[in-house]
Parts: sequence; structure tokens; C-alpha cells
Amino acid sequence: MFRKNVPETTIKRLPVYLGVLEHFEKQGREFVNSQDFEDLVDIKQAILRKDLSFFGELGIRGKGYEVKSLTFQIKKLIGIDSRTWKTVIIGAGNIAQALMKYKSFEDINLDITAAFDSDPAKIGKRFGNVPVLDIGSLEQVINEEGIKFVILTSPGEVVGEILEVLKQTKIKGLINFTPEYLRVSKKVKVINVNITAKILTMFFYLKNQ
Amino acid sequence: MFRKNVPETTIKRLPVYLGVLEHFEKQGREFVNSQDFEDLVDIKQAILRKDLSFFGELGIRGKGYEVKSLTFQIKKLIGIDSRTWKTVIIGAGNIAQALMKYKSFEDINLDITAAFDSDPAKIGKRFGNVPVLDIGSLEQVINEEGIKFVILTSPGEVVGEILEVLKQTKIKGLINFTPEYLRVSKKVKVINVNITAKILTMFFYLKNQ
DNA sequence: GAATGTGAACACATTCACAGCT
DNA sequence: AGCTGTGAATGTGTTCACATTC
Repeated sequence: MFRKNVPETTIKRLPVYLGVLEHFEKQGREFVNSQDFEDLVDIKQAILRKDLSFFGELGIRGKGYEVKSLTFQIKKLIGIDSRTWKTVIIGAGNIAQALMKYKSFEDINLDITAAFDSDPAKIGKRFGNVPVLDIGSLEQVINEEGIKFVILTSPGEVVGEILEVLKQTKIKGLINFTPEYLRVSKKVKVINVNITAKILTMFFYLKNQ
Repeated sequence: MFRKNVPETTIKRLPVYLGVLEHFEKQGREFVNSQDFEDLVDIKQAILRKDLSFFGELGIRGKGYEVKSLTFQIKKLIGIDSRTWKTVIIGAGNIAQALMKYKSFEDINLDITAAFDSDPAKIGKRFGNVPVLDIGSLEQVINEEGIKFVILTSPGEVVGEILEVLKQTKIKGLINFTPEYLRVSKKVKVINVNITAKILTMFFYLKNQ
């Protein structure tokens, strides 16, 4: 599908570009150029052009990029098109509840099918209209619903067992909100969202100017 | 303080090393070597050694690293020592509430002094014992408490005004949970925790194998 | 003329491989 | 003998600068 193998860094910037385009779309701009991107977020113009070049010639020389068309292209690349991505949240604690109530997920066609917990006090409840189910039914739901990636928020102690269950499924991705390092098959893409680590990194910068 | 200027990538790994050390500490290990790190998390042994070398000679040749002493050193580097870091959360929505209730922050001596919101229904409440104050008092509290960094969780629409208020303060860091790109003085270190972007990155990987 | 697309130069990060300590 | 610490080699990502296209 792509002309070259796309660098990790490029992939991480695609969502940023989408945000920039949305910004200009709201302003009614029909065309933007790479300098407009640089002025709005701190990504150098040459980076934007090189990033996009991995996916073809998406701009018009001498003119720039058409906002609508580039938005469409990037959405297609990422996979936000007609399709809806389904996921489940493992754990129904504080962070999980925040995610369940998070409105912006509608914009990216993310459908949180259910959350899973072992606490009887939580099972049966709903947060932001997402039901909390018994952790015992996790494997079954993933299989039945054809879930491709899960969001892990459970406490560190149970992560081991959860990974054993997930090994029985065909998931291809995992977003990890726990501070644990996860040892999973190379075929599963793990994306870490380690809040404590981010805060520690902030400490480091503050301490050392 | 440091022999060379430390790469960004090295700094981001320091919290990971702390996690590894904690793991081995729990197992009662007195010494670890760089291979032990590689076996536990997927960071190559040479990387660990080079990372640590920026801060001096922290190991013992032929033997490895003493768990307690290295833990102490890294904590000192990051700034988790006797001192407690104070912060405030701007916004008191779902994510803010999850952060306020988040237990693990005690381990890193993070003290969330207060959250700030404009919603009268939230002002005066407490989440995880953190009080929600009127957003109008933000500047005053930051100054009085000597807050060095803030956590931003408010909705996109009000981010502009908030940044104006923050400009009047002496904060040196900002952890950004909103999807907005923030234009702030170069003197303020911004760390982004963009959950939606992470999920979109996951979409990309799933779509393209 | 203006802004893209891209090879080439450069900067930064990782990995190798071995000298240097314990 | 064993494992760290680190220059040198390699690999990856960014920036430059200009030919190319509209």
C-alpha cells in the first residue's frame, strides 16, 4: 500500500495533522501550505512534506494542500472512515470510567462495547452507557464481537492473569494504561500510556531546569 | 550537574528503569546486571549502560548494579527524594477526577493541591480528598503555593483563556491531557498525554497490519 | 512565482565490540 | 572471568536546498 516503510515518528504525527486540518477547516480555509502547519504546531514544514510523501503526492505544487481532500486522505490512512472500531476496556476503575464517559471518542468512530471487572459491586452498572460485565466473560465477548484491540486499565496485580486470557484471543493491539511492562507476542502492538512515567519525566525537567 | 547533555530518549527511560529496579527489589535481589534489564523490558543492555553513563559510573565492573544504590541514584536524578512536588489540576471533569483518585501518586510524592473548574455544581466538592476550587482563584493559588507545574484537562474551548492566566504565573511545566496543541513560552516544558491520538495510532497499525 | 516532493547532508539514537575495572 | 563504560560504526529521523510542477 505504501511506497516505503513508514517511520514510527511519521505515524505518530498523523493524528496531529488531522487536528491542524480540523482547525483550518473550522476557519473556512480551503487550502493550507506546509508553513501554516509549522506556524500552528511546532512541526517543521519539511517534516510535514516528507511525512506525507510516504503516502503519495497529496499536495499541489505552487498551491499547497486542499484541506478537505487531505483530511479525507489522512483519515483513510489511519482508518477513520465509514468503519467503526470496536474495543473493550479491561478494568472498571477510575481511569476506565473516565474513558467510558469520554465524549470525543464518537468523533473517531470508536465504540467501547463493554468494560470488564471482577468486583460484583461494579458488574451490571453502566458508565457513559457502557456496561460493566464480569471479567469471566472477557474471552467470549472478544471472540464474539471480533474485537481487534483492548484497553487495559486493571491494577498491576491481576495483569498477569489477564494477559493469559488475552493470549487465547486473536487481538492484535493493546493500549496499556497500567504502569506495568507487558510481555506479549510480537504480533500484538502495545501502546503505553504511562501517566506516572510522564509525571516523573516532568519532575526531571523541573529539577534540571 | 551532568557530564554531557542527556538525550530526550534517555530521560524518558529513567522511569522505566525505576520500575525494573522495584521489581527486582521485591524479589530480594541485591545486584542486577544490564542483561537482567533486557530480559524484563525490551530495552537492550547497551542502551541501559549508555543511558546511565550520562550520569556517572553507577555500576560496578564485573558485578553489575546494586539495586538499592541505583534506585537511590535514579530517584535523586529524577527528583523523587525527600521533597514533595505540588501540582494543581485545571478542570474537574472525568479525567481530572480519575487523576484525583489515583492512588499511585503517593508513591512518587506528588501532592495534588486542588482542582479548578467553573461549574458551580463541582466547586466545593472533593474527589479523592482533593478539593475543587473556583477557576477564578487559579492564579492566586499557583502563586501562593509556589506551584511549578500544572495538569491541564479542561475542554478545548477554554484552553485559550487558561493559557492567558497561566502566562501571568511562573509555572515551568504543563502536562496536557487535552487534544489541543498549546502555544506557550519556550521556557515552559509541555508534556502531552493525547489519548485520542494514541488510539488513532492504534487504528493505523491495525489497518496496516 | 510559489509551494511541493525528494535526494543529499546532517544530527541524533542505537548497537557493536572491546578496553578497563573489580 | 565477568560485566561495566564508552569510542566507533551503524541505523534512523530531521533538515537543507533545489529541481519540479502547477
